[in-house]
Amino acid sequence: MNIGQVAEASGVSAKMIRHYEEIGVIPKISRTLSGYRHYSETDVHLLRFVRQARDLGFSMEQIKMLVGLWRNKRRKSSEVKKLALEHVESLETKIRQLSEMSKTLKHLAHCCHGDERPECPILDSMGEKFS
Amino acid sequence: MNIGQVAEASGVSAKMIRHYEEIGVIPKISRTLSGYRHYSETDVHLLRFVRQARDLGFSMEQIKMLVGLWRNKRRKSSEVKKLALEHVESLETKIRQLSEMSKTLKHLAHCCHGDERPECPILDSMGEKFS
DNA sequence: CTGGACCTTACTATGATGGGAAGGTTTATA
DNA sequence: TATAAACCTTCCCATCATAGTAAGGTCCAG
Repeated sequence: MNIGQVAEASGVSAKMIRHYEEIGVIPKISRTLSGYRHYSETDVHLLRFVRQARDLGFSMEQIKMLVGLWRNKRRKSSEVKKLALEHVESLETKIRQLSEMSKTLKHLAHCCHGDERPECPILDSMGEKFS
Repeated sequence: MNIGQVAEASGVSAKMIRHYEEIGVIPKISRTLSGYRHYSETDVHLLRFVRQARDLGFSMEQIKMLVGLWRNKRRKSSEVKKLALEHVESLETKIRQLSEMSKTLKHLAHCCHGDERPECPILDSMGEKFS
């Protein structure tokens, strides 16, 4: 399979497949005489794995490690679980931060008349606060 | 005041103050004969406003508009409220996405023994799924 | 054999921020 | 007063994951 077909089959763009190869998330693939990358079903499988990990919000660095664990048949599941739970932690931290922002903004917007007049507690709050 | 003092007073790094000036979020500031930027209390106030907006997760493009509204005494509060509510929408969208990731991962991690053995439903799930 | 679809590399950009280098200015101290 | 420290200036590079473009080579069907 050529890169276009693999891209189609795996849901990862050709652009990103080349990039993942370059940064070492996936191994360097074999080439035809003319330099075209040449893929097997196994490679499609790997790329789907990478896409799933990406869809779960893992960073490329983490995905690199996950790929290593995935391909290592002597891995310890505890290592995978550790990575996953660390990521859950950072997701929840991010969620808390965004929720805090949203809550504050909703409160401010609720206090704002939102009409023709210039008076606006949203701007007032952002202008007055300091720390 | 020099840029370092304003940075200290406003909580915005000197690096970012220059950057904000360059991209037009804040106006070009006056210079001394030798080229040093020279700031007043008003500028500190403006930079604090920008920082507050940043802390609420607004993009620079949005902050540029907010600064315009903040300085325009004939603004309509409805415009500010509109910006704020749009941003709340995008925050909540992001929160939903992250929550979905977190939920999925927590479920997978819960199913994983996390011990010395290689069997791991987390990796299995990421490897098997396709779409 | 030619045109179109595909591939290659290399460069550019995004958005917000930080790091560093090379060089000029100001200020405090010896 | 000379000098060193602390500060300022501009310019370039890096991040992270992704996409766009350009210039050029390859493959296949008509």
